[in-house]
Amino acid sequence: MTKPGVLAVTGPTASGKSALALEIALKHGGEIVCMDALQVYRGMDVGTAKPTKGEQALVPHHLLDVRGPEEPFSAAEYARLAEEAIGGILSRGLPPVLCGGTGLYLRALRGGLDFGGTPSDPAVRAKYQAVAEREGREALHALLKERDPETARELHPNDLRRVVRALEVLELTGRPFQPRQAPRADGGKRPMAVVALDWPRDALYRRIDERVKRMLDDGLAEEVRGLLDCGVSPQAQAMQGIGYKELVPYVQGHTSLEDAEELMARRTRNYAKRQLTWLRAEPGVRWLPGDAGMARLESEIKHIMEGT
RNA sequence: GGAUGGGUUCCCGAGUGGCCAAAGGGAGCAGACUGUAAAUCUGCCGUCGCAGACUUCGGUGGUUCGAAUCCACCCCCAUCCA
Repeated sequence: MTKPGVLAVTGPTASGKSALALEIALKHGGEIVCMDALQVYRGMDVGTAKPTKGEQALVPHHLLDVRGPEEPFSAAEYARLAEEAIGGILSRGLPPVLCGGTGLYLRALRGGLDFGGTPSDPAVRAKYQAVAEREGREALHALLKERDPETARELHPNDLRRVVRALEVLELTGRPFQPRQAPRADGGKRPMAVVALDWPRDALYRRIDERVKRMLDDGLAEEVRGLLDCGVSPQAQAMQGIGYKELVPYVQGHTSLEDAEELMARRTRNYAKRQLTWLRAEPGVRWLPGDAGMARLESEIKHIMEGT
């Protein structure tokens, strides 16, 4: 018997990833590694559809609640922590089940994105950000064009975030950003089977609307209020998550609950679409109807989970 | 019954004689994406299509070389008066 392999369960929001991953992990004695940019935050539970305490008691979940809601987090940190968690699980002879819809994190794990070669410094970032505010995005893009025409050509002047990042990396390393060609130093790609859940678009959108309603019923507004009361800034990175940023104005009394709900549902649908776009471009993804359940995968999952 | 303000492309909403298939926003669809990724950004978006043609701006009829824009009547909506 060889060692167990790694399985990743992904798909757009509200596609049923968590339930499937839980079922699989339960059945095969695996542990779940969450692949989600917001579930890493403590105190953000209902809005992130975080697995409940009960579910966490059933199967160990990693990468949940590893940051305070005020703290920044990044794909690079995620990759480090997740890699560590996966290694730990494997070393215990158990199958890790990755679960989440954050495409960049998935790619970081399997593709081995080399974040190490592209360091980061908030101060430098802020500096360029300020330039854009003072002189406009065009001006900042022009600056990049001067220093790194190659990268500038690939970035739209409006894509402020990436233009800033390119300038940042350039200043920190003295080398052009060249995001697309930076294979991981240790060369390690983590082989894994990737399963993505899919639904007809209208069904998915219906599920999203229902999910939003459920979150509100489950006290999302109270959760947001609690975070604000604890002094979490609406500006915090964690508060940019869907559901949170839409509810802040409601909690502060600037908008109605109905409007907030509608906006939140809409943004969630938009997000699901982006996730789908990302996943389509991801190589080697096995698409599965969202309501197929585990039966469809039984044999291959067994193969992956238990080795042969 | 009277007064006033309105009816514009899926929605909101600009347009008040030619430069209008009709600003802008939203939705929708497609795409990008290497340390904020639930973020950030791009494209398409009446129909057919290469140029170009065709059908749209509540309805009908008129004025005009030419109307979403002006006139008449009608229908509907909102508010106010009765």
